[in-house]
Amino acid sequence: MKTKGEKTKQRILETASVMFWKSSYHNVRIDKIVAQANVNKASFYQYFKNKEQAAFECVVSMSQRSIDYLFKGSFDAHQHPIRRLEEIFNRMYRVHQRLKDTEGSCPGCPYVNMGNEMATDSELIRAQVETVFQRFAAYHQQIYLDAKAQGLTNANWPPEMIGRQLQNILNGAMTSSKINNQPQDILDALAIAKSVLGVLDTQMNEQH
Amino acid sequence: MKTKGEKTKQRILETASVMFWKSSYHNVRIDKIVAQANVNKASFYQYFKNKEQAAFECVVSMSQRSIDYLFKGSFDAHQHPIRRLEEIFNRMYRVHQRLKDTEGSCPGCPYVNMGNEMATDSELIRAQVETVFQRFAAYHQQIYLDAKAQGLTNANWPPEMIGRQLQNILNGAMTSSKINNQPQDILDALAIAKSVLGVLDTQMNEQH
Amino acid sequence: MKTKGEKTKQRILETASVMFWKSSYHNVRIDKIVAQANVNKASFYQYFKNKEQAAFECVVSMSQRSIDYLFKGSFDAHQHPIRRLEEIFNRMYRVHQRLKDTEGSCPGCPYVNMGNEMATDSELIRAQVETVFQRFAAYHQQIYLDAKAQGLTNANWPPEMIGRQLQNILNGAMTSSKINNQPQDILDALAIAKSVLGVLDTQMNEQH
Amino acid sequence: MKTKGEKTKQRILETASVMFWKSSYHNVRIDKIVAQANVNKASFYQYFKNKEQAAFECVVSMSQRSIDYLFKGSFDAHQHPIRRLEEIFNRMYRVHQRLKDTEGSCPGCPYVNMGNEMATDSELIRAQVETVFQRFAAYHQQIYLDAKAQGLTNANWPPEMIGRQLQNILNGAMTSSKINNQPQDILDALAIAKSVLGVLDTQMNEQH
DNA sequence: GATGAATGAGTTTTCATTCAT
DNA sequence: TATGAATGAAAACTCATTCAT
Repeated sequence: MKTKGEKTKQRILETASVMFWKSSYHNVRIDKIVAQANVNKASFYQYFKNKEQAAFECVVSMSQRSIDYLFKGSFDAHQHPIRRLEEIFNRMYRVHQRLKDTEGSCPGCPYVNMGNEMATDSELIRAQVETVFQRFAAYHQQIYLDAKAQGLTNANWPPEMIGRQLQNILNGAMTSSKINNQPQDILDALAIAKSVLGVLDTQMNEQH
Repeated sequence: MKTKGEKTKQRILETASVMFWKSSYHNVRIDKIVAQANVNKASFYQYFKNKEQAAFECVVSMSQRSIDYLFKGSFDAHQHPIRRLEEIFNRMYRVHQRLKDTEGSCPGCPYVNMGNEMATDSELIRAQVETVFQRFAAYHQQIYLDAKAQGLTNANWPPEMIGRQLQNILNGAMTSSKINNQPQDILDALAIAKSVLGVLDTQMNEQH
Repeated sequence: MKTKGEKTKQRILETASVMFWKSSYHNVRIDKIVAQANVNKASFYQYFKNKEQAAFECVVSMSQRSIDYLFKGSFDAHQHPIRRLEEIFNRMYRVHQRLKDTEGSCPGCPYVNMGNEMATDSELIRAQVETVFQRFAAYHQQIYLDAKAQGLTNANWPPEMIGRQLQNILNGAMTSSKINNQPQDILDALAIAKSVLGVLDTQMNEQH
Repeated sequence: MKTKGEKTKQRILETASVMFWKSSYHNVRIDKIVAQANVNKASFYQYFKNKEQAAFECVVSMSQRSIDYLFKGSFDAHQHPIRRLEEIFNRMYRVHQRLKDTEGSCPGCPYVNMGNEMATDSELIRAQVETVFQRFAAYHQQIYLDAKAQGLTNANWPPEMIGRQLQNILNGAMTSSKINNQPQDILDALAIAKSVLGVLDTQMNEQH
């Protein structure tokens, strides 16, 4: 059971995370965060040393949710490794399609956004985003290893590298969907990811 | 022959472009730009309506340089399409390796940086970055078409799509090198790009 | 026997007194006082109407300790009036020497500090500091009267005035030791004080 | 001839100096300084890095004025060393008497005030105040040396020390006049200073 | 009597932008 | 065309104080 303070902090974190995601670190002012979260500004500073620290904690807490929803969710939904990969991309696609419809813009990936904006100016945030993507990459690596084990591919990548590269493909797709304001880019990248895994789209369809 | 005013504007543009690239739009203050460019602050506003417009023009002018250096440069250097692709990735790698050595950080891709930070807040900049990547993608598309024409691959991608996707792979790699502060990520992505093109690394080596 | 509440109040008072002394009224935040005193912030306001009142009470309670330690202590230690004066200055000197060694800075006189910072802005505090120094001056006056009675001096000051002026000399020395971060200034002032009393240092030594 | 900017900076400095003097460093808000000086707040920060730096420069520029008015002025007004000492104390007295009449409070010595409030928290300011008093002390030392040369005293102090101590007596008096809100304390201290110099008030009167 | 949490009003500092010459 | 100077609005961050349990 959470204390009142923990709930307040949580509320700030969730509010700020979404705001940072949909805009950018610098463009989101603390005034706006606290207004949105219905918290007094001084309370913000009781829970966070400063804006940078708050952003850092946003990355930490958001990433756990992403893992639960995106990766664990996709792994739970499917046994088949390629289905899992599809599920990951599809979930991202659906989120972006919905946000484009409701808000007009594709926000891209929160970690890519934060990392790109802050990496050269905040080592604290850069390192944390790096950590997040390492955790994400582990799921992609597992997909590859499972695909191999099940004879679904004869590709021969170093497992650690292919995990990272699949994540990079997803990241590139998120950036693309943001810059082009076009969710479809995420699905296009899925085909690329499968190809890299050595699994042809036609093969995939046959296995359905 | 340039007028004095044009040279001043050019100097601002070049200075600002580099600063935006190495840090971020919001973190670069106009004070710092004009100090670095040795220009009076009021002069800045003679040439640019505002900061956003300056950033927009940075993207425009920088992108022409990128095309000249990165794509035309690579196409000039090699006939062989895969060599061209390699050259593109290698040039990006070398730039990042040098900057990491001299400045301590990998700055990533200036258009990805600007686009990611600004896309949802400035339609002006989003649209321009989109345009830039379309121009870049055309070069990747050409590489694919050439590879096909020369029988180097039996992949069968929609040409327009593979052009965009190769650019996305490069973008993902640039983001990765920035977030991990590791230029090597760019070279790793090259292997992925080749695989997507349907050209194995081993094949490549034989063809040397 | 003190109640729990009285002990809490006492703890706040002692903590705050030291903090005010070593820094300044304005630079010491209530947050820091209560953290240091291990008291809840709301408790602070149960015992003190506000910060000014707390500072006022610090002056009151501290001054009683100073009288006990500095003046009564010195009078108890010596019969000879000049020895008493020396003891007073020596005690101040030793305190400052120790604090310089342990904390790096000479904090000066807490009443001079508080009075100087607050006199023009808080009549409450100004008047209380005035009162404190009147009580201190009485001890210096007694030293003078005793010295006269014992034929140790042929100076002829209005007793009330010389008491105040000896205190002022001590105050000037404390300020000096703080500003120069040099405890020795206190001992130098002792020679001045003796001279004002009409007691030469050489005479002093003979009387040992 | 001063530039417009230099005049603005000067105006800020003079305004702030007086405000710091009459209240305290912390109690004077930048908002109030700029309002009083009729300057935009951002202009304040064009001329001063921060509040501490502004206070530092206040001490520097004010001290030059003090030397001109208080010490050079007194030396110019009189040949006789004791008359000079009297002039110094008298000038301080008159300033305080006037301020008490017009504003209700004696502000004390600006350097003692600033030094006492800031010495333990700002080495920048502490060191500068120390320097200021060293310059002041030189004038007192000169008075002593002149008095000796003219056979006005047979006191035998180390000249450097007596200079500092006379300044400390003046400082103690200024503090006293502030805390007691009583300008007379300054004149009382003059008698002490003369006694320390080995010049009796009665002697003085005879020499008139 | 104690405490976790909240808050209004500030406080320093910054920033993009414009003015005046 | 250039520039020294100014500025309104807002940004991050703080502080003394109070509420609610």
